[in-house]
Amino acid sequence: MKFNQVTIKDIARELNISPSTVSRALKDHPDISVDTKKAVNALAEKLNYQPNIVALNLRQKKTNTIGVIIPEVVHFFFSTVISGIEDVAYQAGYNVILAQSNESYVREVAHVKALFNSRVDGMLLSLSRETTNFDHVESIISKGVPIVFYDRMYHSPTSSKVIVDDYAGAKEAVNHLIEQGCKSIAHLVGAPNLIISIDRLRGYKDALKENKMEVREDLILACDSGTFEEGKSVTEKLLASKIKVDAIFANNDPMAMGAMMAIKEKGLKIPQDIAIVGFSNWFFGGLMEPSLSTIDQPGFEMGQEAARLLIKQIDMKEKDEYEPVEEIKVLKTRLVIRESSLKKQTKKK
Amino acid sequence: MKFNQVTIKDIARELNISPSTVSRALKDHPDISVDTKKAVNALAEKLNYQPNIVALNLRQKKTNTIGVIIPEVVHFFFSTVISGIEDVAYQAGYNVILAQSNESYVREVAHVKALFNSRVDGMLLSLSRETTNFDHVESIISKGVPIVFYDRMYHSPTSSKVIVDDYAGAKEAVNHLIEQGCKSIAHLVGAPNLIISIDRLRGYKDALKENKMEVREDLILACDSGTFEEGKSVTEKLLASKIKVDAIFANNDPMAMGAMMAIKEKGLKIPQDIAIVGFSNWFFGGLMEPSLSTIDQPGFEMGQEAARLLIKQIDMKEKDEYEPVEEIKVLKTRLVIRESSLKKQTKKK
DNA sequence: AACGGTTGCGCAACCGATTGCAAATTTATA
DNA sequence: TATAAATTTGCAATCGGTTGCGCAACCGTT
Repeated sequence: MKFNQVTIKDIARELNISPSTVSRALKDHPDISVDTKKAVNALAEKLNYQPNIVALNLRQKKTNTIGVIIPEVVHFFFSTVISGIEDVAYQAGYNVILAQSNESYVREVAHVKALFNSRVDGMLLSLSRETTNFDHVESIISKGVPIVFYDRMYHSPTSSKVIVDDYAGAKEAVNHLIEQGCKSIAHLVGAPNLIISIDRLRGYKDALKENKMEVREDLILACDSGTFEEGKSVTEKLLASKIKVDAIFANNDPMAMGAMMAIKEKGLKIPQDIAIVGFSNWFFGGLMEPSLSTIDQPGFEMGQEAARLLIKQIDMKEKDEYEPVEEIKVLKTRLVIRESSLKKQTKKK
Repeated sequence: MKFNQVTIKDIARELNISPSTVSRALKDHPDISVDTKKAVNALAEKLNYQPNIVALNLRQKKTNTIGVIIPEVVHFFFSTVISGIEDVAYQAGYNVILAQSNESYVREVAHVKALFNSRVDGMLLSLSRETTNFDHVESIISKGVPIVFYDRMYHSPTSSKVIVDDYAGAKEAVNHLIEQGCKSIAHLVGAPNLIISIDRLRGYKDALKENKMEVREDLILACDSGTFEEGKSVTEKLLASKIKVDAIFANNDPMAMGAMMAIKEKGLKIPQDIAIVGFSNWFFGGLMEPSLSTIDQPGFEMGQEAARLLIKQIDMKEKDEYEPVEEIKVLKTRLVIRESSLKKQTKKK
């Protein structure tokens, strides 16, 4: 079975005019007579002509497509970001090609190359937790492809990023726990390569220091994968040890939830025995029992901002005004106090 | 700043040979001498030549891209499906363009058209809950674009679909509640246009009938949006009424969670007073208190199967063997019994 | 010397559009 | 009526590749 699309040539042949005339008529070029335009538009309508975008892409050296590399789609925060990207991109007439690194460096590199070869006009990138070498990124930056990092970046002087103030967010979380009277606050650190983990850890430490509390290495617990399961198992080990804790600040909500599970199974009370604050504000945190206090990260806005920034750079490139430079947009976090950290006040509302 | 990509012509010019020779040399064509091949490959390597895929797409009338229309990205089940699609697509060398309908018919139509114009090789489609007219789909089917529906489809004789056995799943859920001794089982119906909602409702009714229980209209509660909030508010109304219920089977997990919230806030016990079963097996159902019984839907596999089926059809089309026909793949569901429905047995494990 | 076969490469068309420039046609002006 | 100007339209190149076909150069054979 053959399905052939109507082209500009078909219209030209039918009307006995040249393809160039058809092309101009369709774009309402002033050179073309009203009669010809009418005839062309009528026939185009009748045949349901649709321009071949691939041909345009080739001619204009522009695909109106942005590539998005995401560590994990099945992840509340990241899917929210995608939604924000999609929102802005489609309104601006861009397609979104999605590529999942699955937190693998190798896949990330392969995807970046593939997207480059597909001639995307720009890329939105969030690094995998394995990534410590950035040659693949530098390579496409040097080729003039605009790139905007979102959430997970590295300190490159020639690329833009949209991030959240992880340091301030972490500090606020820990300050809140201190205000609630917690004395031994543990921290479940996230994947060690990620700047977000490092910044949150820094915020944790500084909050303690500023409150003249000791930063104890035995309360800083490595969780390389940052998953629910790991949060749970690490907390179990902590509770089985002789280390005393009355609060846990987790690098993200899934780990915080894992910690909650471990604590509940141990028969301890949240927040009375151990208070908990997570990071990211996953929707389900609010449904847990007790509900999980957390730091809200505006994922949708992050996606929107990143897409806007990228499209702005793509536009500049079209006008030959683009230079790869650093432009950083820092979004604010917000402490969401729920039951899991509320020791002092009785439940309000 | 100018960034020009190396083309086959650049290589040809440098070596004083023709572009066709370069092209053939790069693909190891037997007509080309070993010396020429060596020279070409060496220079291509040196200049880091990357073929322009857009040019290939035009020539070969194939984009190696599939379009995916998804009702909502920020949705555990759907994001899982995306992940499955992505997995298969990339291994087969296809890009995935993602378009979100946001449950809007208008957006769905616009996206289908846009994807068609982008000349995607095929589409994976899950209908918005508003969609009751299918002309936009029929139109592209008639133009020979392979389409595979996943999860949410309509009964079209010329398109393939990958679905879950919603009817059997619902029946199993309700049978389970009946076994647990529930006598008045309410059903929170999903978006009424969706076949999945209709099939689950049918399964609910048939399970009752087969157990010689009455199907009561006052226990069948419409929830048009199928969200957490709606599940909660509808359940609140139910509990405020004089209707007696001892179980709720919800069309999906978010609604079931909403129902749980309403029940807990009312001070009733789950499952003792009211047992609950959801549908979809969202990850967080297992973390709730009590943990939520549900029907597991294999989202990742659904995405994989849909992508495989689509790619198979695209391959057939390349060989001119494609005809739009119906091919249905039905995936099995699985009852996941957790605490929210376990009235009889004491908690095992 | 004439012929047939092989090897290696280039010309030109093609995919479906856009666009600078020239040309053809009509209209206006001297 | 001749010429200039304005109006329409088409040719051909271009984007970056692929590919059918032809052609030259060289080989060995008779």
